Amino acid sequence: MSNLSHGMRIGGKLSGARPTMKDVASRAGVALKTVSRVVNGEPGVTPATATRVLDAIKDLGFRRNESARLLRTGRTSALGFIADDFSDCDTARLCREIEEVAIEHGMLLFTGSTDREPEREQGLAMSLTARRVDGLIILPTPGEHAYLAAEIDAGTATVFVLRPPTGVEADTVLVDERGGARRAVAHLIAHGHRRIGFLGSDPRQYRSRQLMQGYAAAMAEAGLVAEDSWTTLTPQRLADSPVTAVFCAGREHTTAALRALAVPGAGPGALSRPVAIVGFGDFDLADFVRPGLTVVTYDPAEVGRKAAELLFRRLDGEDGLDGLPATSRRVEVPTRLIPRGSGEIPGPR
Amino acid sequence: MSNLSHGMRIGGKLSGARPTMKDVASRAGVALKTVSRVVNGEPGVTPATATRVLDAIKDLGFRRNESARLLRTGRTSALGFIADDFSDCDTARLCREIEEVAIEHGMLLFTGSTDREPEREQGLAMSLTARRVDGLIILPTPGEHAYLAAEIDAGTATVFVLRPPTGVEADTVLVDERGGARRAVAHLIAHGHRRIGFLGSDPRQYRSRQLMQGYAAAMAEAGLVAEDSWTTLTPQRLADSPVTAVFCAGREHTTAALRALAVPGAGPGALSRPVAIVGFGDFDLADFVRPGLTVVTYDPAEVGRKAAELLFRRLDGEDGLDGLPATSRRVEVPTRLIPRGSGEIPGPR
DNA sequence: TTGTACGCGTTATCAC
DNA sequence: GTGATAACGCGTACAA
Repeated sequence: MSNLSHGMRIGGKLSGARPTMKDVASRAGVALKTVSRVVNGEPGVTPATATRVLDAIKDLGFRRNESARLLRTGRTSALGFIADDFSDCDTARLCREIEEVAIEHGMLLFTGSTDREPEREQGLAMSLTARRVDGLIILPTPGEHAYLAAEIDAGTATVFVLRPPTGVEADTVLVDERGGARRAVAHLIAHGHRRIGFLGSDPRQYRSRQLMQGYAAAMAEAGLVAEDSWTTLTPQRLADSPVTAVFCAGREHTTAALRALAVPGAGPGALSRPVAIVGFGDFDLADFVRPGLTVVTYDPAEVGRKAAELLFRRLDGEDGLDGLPATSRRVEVPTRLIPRGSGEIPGPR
Repeated sequence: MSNLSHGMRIGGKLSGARPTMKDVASRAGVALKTVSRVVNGEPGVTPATATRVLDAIKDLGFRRNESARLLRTGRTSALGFIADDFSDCDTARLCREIEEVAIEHGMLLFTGSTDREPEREQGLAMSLTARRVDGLIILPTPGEHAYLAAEIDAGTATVFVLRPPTGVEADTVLVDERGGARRAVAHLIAHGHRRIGFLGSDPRQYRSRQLMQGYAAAMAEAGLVAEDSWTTLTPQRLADSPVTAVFCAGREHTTAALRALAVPGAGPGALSRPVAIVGFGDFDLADFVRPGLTVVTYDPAEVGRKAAELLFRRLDGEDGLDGLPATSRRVEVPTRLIPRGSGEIPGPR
């Protein structure tokens, strides 16, 4: 029974029900397959019948049900992107770029936020693979990712970004945070700083660990020994610490440092102590911020594009034979140091 | 023929092929429907057989194909969100909130960027409705939206955000940009400004028009007459214009104004002319920017939540009887003025 | 050139 | 309790 028996007719058109190929076929007085041919632009249809079909399609307002088609063909032409939080501007930029590549390949993009909760990540990943997305790009939570092995094995192309996964082998796009921190701290040292702090140390977070390693490397290369109190800094202790410069492991730490050092009521630019601030992650108006803010950044779009390209390389059958995937690739995206005068010991000018 | 005949066995497990309910059924020695019952937690299955089925599911690594299920049930449990550009931080925040509500309702979210191109919007919207998404949230491009009427009529719950659509009636969530601009300009007037400019006037853009109306209202209320040159300001002309304050219609204009007025090489804080700057849209470190930056903002999350709630209200059958939808609602979200000392005529302190 | 029969993986309707 | 069988909307052999 056609669904055209449902829905109500309003002015000859239908409301509340979608016509199917069957409906189009019966209206045009042809077989299902003929409609299919016309819709898919396949050859072997008389212009006359094609016109009849086209008219029926127009009359009925028929639009092919892509879900049904994709069930049949076995592909969904959809990708999933799972990340901590899409309201983070880097993540948003990354997402945008993935989407761009996806569109180029005729694919749509699902998105989901984990809030860094492994359970949420797993829930999202499972929901997406249950829909048989063709590919998955994941900014992994700190948790375990062995649960994805079966899906990858079953054919879901999977790429991790920004953090390496745990318990599973897969293509990964990382950022050279270590190198960035190393150069940033070396920059501070070159400008005369010796007592350099690290704000935002958190061994549980991958990026923080990488940055800390870069910090440690730069200090060691200069023959400097970091005291414990410098590397376990908090915004509260910053004002009373002996450091003359501080490396901040993220935007939230950079702003916290600025606020901690700001003199209440004195207006922007006035610091209670002359501490040079270098942070990971740039800000929109950073060049108008006082004191000067040197930053280390990377290009999220580059990460997104690289990840999407790795994904499509898998999808386009570059993997090995018979489900034995090619060995997983690991790409690293560079960081950039943007000096903004915080190299020197700052002070009111 | 079951697909288990394909794929290669590795250690008793399968690779490259996904087991179906049929496979589970034959392995557990039960009928298809019984598996379905177990998977869906339906009653009427002996604990013994249930266990057999569950074991088979585990052995095979079976995971229900959601696409197939949704084809059968007629719903996709998916929403679509179409916007200008997801790398915009407001859009990203909005998206996050929509996603949050979607997850609460057990739905997944498709996202797509239009870059303000009507063709891209239409392409995305059509792709999404072709997949029969249950709902669509759209930040409309300047183009025509009559093409969506058929989809809305066919049952796709649709909500527009931030800009009203053209050529179609639907639920819409807007921002009180007009009121925001009005209060901001009144604020400047209250602080003694008389020659107030408007930067970023663009009659083609909805927001710009709204802001301009608010600007005009505030000026009129104070008995001030804006000269043409004040309202057709460009960053280049700003430094040589007679205005003592300028209202910027967006972040890009605010930054442009700052850069236009900055004295090269003089460091942040120094302006070539003492112009008070008020802008639409806040910045992360705005309170550390010199000169002070007063802004008008709104909460993107509020827009997202309201939009999603309107959507689900439709979906949960709050519409009228038999496809006659309830009259479309129009919600307005407030704006907020954050004064940061740019009310007074600024100058080097 | 056009049509028939079947399958994709699931749910729904009925029997048994 | 359990199981054939028919849908859902579409693609694809293969026949006519």
